[in-house]
Amino acid sequence: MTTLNKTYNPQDIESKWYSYWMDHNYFHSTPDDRESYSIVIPPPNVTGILHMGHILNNTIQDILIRRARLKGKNACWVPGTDHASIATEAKVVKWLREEKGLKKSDLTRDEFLKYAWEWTDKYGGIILNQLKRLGASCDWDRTAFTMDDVRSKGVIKAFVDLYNNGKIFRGLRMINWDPHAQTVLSNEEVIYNEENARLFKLKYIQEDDPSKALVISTQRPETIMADVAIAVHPDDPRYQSWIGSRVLIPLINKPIPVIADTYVDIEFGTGALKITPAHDINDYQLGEKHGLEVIDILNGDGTLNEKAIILVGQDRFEARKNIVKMLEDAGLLDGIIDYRTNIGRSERTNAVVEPRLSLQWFVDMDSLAKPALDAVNQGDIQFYPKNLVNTYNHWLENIRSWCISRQLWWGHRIPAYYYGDDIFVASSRDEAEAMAMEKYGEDFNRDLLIQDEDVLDTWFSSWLWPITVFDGFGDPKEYNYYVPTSALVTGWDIIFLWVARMIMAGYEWKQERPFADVYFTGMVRDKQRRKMSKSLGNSPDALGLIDTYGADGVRFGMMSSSPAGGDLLFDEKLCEQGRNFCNKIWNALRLVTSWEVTGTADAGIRAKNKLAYDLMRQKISEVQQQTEVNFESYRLSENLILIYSLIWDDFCAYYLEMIKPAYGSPIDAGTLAEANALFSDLMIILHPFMPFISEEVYQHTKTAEMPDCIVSKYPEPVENNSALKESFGFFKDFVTQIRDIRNKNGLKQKEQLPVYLDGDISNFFNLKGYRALLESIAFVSVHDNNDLIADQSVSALVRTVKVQVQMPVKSVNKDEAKAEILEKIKYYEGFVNAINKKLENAKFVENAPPAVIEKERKKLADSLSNIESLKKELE
RNA sequence: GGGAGCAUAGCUCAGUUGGUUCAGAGCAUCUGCCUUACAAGCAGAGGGUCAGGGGUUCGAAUCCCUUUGCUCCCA
Repeated sequence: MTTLNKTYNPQDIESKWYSYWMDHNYFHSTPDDRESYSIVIPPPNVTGILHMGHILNNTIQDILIRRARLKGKNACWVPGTDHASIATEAKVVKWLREEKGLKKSDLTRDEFLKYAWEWTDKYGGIILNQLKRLGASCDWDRTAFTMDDVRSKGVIKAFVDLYNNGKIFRGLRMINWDPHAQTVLSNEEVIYNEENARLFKLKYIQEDDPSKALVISTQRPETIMADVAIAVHPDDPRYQSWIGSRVLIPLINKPIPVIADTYVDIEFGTGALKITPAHDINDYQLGEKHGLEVIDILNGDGTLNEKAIILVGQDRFEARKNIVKMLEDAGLLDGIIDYRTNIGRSERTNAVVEPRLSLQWFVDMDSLAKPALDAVNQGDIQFYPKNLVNTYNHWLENIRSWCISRQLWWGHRIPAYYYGDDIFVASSRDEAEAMAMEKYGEDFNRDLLIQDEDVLDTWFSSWLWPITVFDGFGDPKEYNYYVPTSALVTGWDIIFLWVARMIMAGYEWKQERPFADVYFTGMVRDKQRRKMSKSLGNSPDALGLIDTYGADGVRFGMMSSSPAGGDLLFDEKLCEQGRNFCNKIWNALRLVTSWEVTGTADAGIRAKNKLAYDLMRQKISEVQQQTEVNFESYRLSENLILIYSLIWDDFCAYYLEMIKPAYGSPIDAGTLAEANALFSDLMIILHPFMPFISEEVYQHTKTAEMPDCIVSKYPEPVENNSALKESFGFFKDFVTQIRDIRNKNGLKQKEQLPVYLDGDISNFFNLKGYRALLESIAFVSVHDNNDLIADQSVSALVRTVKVQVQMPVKSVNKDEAKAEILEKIKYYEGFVNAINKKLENAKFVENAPPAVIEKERKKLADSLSNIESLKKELE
């Protein structure tokens, strides 16, 4: 017997078991002859700190991994981080400025990288340590980083391979430019959202006749200096006479032609469109079609350059403000209209993205898409929830080239070396030199061979993650054992950025799927369905939550309401519920450990407790079967609720109450052993969801020879005994009815009451075994003969058996009881009517399966018998 | 503009091939309990024309059509 705190305190217990597991190397995996179960973590940014999305995502992965371990598989969860080019470079620049007083522009590339690594070494591991607080059972020996040696080699190899296969090219394209980060972005890194904007109506004076002006609408008046034409619809009657003439760009008075193109929407704005090829993708295409010039008036940082003639040096938004004023003063502004439009912003810096013509590296995705499409549509890779397959297909069927170069220093430098107009792509400078040497022989001048200054998109390393974390380009043994990985758990928001591309990479280099299942989590939102974000300040402090509710409590809160793909409306109350659940389990442990044990056992009590044990075993097996089915389709929250109810309702509310000895009495050793065995098994079943408390409690209830909870095996299911299960359900109905009668009559829960069961009980259970259970849990004495005082008893119907309870005094409200009975009779009569109608319907009898008809007949018979006994009661 | 999806209790969601006693859970609500494991608790109860309309069927929350409202993705 031990003394335990009255309430559960997670802090000490959680850190104790995490260290214990680590000390025993339980998270570590090496290939052996067991079946593998592997997961690669979606690598969080090195700049990241734990937020709600990470908690959700990593709790799910931990559940899957711990469950696999309990199923005897060789479970391996590979952790790691991602170098996040843009975000990290920005962080490092800020850090250099604030902590070291250095500007990026004052440093050489090598100097900058030295600092960047210093920063990464210092702060990059924070998030991984935070995951430990959550209980994440990652194989930390395998911790990978997208820029470490093995991963970097993989990235360079991938680039070289694709280049040699003609799947990578360098080209001048209209791209998305992030003026804050001063780099190109891929299409997937631009987030479009509706925002308030203004449409400015500007007057373009006709060159030949200054009395005439053509009015155009634009959202970007600061770009007029880059205009090369005005376009109108050829069928627009308003502008027929204008086509072919020239108008003057306001303020700079540069003449440009008015052209006709069906692209122009007559309805939109004034029906006249300014063409600015350098700063709009549609204008660019139109310009190309009409052979127009491209005038780029913006610098990389979003300021206007000297080609703008006016407002040079001003930021684009500042310039917009100023030019509007200038136009107004010149009398060339014809009005401003407020409207809503989609604005693209950088995923990383939130800067408004600038379309820009630029020379960049691209991956030609067409040939990569095909196998990836097939894999998912043929079911080699399963998505949960399934409906994301549609989104996936749509993207892959309309795939565009992937822009992979970034104008940054932090990342994998593109392995392309330029020598005049020649490009040599090689995995090292030496190799590139050798290639150039071969081509140019003696004339080759080393100093003129220059490596591309840019780095690769971070996703260009992430898409190789399942391959490179197992050193798939180097060590076939590890790779072949763990890949395809078992499941990928990630948010649906990166289905294109990451998931689809990993599938492509898997087939491109390994001709196989990188993972079997993909579980897409929803987004964590607040109660008002708003996405959690720093700017809204609606995201709770993740570590603070763990401090308050314990990791188990937070895990419960996250998981108890989190269907695959569906958004999770986070509410701290859910964590509170989790904490309360821990407390409940803890107190059950206190109860079980508080009993004094005796070697001798009363035969009656022993029989009763054995029955309780058998019932509990049945229930556990049943829930295990259900959870098994649910796990197949990743219904994790359903499973958690099932287990919650199994422990709280079946084990605590029923089993423990049934075996609980009278106060102060000891418990027999056999019963206690059974209780401990059940408790231990329940903790194993709970373990994947709430690892800490389950390990702690299990350590108190297990026998000496049992292994630690984390490395146990799931309990073997007992043989299904449906008769026993059914009888237990019936038994519970009795208990509830008796309790209800107590409640309605204001009686204490533990006041002994005489009851008599009237009807054919044997249909439902053998009274012998249950009698003692009923008496102990419902605090009644079951009479064999109806010797109750008739006008002092209250009755209720459980299926077709009448349970009569004798009240201690005559204060029974007969009228109320009578009304209730009449109500019930009415209900059953209506029911009988409905069934009769059904059975009289020839088509029903002909068409319905026999089992259904049989059930209807049974319902009819039961209802008739119920009406019978209810009527008797009224007499 | 193209596509996908959703609508079930006050809230969040289950409801698997149409068929157990007129639809389930958690939370919330109400009632009664400070009962010697637990008030972070115990015992009960109430609450739904399954968005509206139409159809198929012996039988529809479930299948089809339609109206309305909402969400998301892509352009």
